[in-house]
Amino acid sequence: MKLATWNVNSLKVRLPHLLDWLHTAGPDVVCLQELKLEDPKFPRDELAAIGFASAVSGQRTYNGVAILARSPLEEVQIGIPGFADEQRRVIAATIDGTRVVCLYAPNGQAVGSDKYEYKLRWYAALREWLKDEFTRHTRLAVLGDLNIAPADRDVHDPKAWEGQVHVSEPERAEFRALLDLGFKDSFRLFEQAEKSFSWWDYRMMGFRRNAGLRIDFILMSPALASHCISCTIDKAPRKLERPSDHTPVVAEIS
DNA sequence: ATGGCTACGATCCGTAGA
Repeated sequence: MKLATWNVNSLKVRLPHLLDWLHTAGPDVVCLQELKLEDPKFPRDELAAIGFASAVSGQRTYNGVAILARSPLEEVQIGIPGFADEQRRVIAATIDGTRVVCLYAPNGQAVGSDKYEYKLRWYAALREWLKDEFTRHTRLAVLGDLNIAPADRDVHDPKAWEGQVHVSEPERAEFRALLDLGFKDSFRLFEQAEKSFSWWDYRMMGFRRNAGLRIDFILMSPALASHCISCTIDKAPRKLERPSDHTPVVAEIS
């Protein structure tokens, strides 16, 4: 089973890329973020025609998440239970006995800003919910744009980024708290090239200079991680015309 | 030098992303 996550930064703009990528990469489950469209505009029929069922929590202009799967999506959950939020950032479903959580974490804008405080509140609520999910599901995967670069090796220029949003200590503590629940960062289960990133700034030729961050993740419970045979970042879609600023991350479970 | 792209929804600029 191949699990993937991709922040598409507008599904309307990126749909051709997504359809091509589904064919070439052959994932079984895909978590999408930043759809930037409402549910009625989600291309449900077009995806169904190529074999993917979908669960969607869309929003106009901002946010919006979805899960695509070749098998039925059961027990669909939208949002973090008990955490009232207008912003559509969370959707979960059970697929072939695996609980899949799709996340688009808040950006945080700047350390100390209102949006930063919201990011930390969101993470506190997420942590409590996932602690609960961990007890309910043996096979649990958390995929998405977490908007945290957990270690300096996940940052192209750690000096320049020091203390900034995405790498600040309170954010990194929230990432560690997820690992402390028992999740594995599946990308780090394997040897990886140095300076492996999943996002590059559109500006200043960020991709050409490999000036990026690793902020998109596939976290796995021990039962899944022990059967994980690969986790890779697929840079191919970032090289196309009008790419998303994020690339897909793909993990395979035997 | 704090900009620099891109997408969106409002117009022909402001907001947001990371």
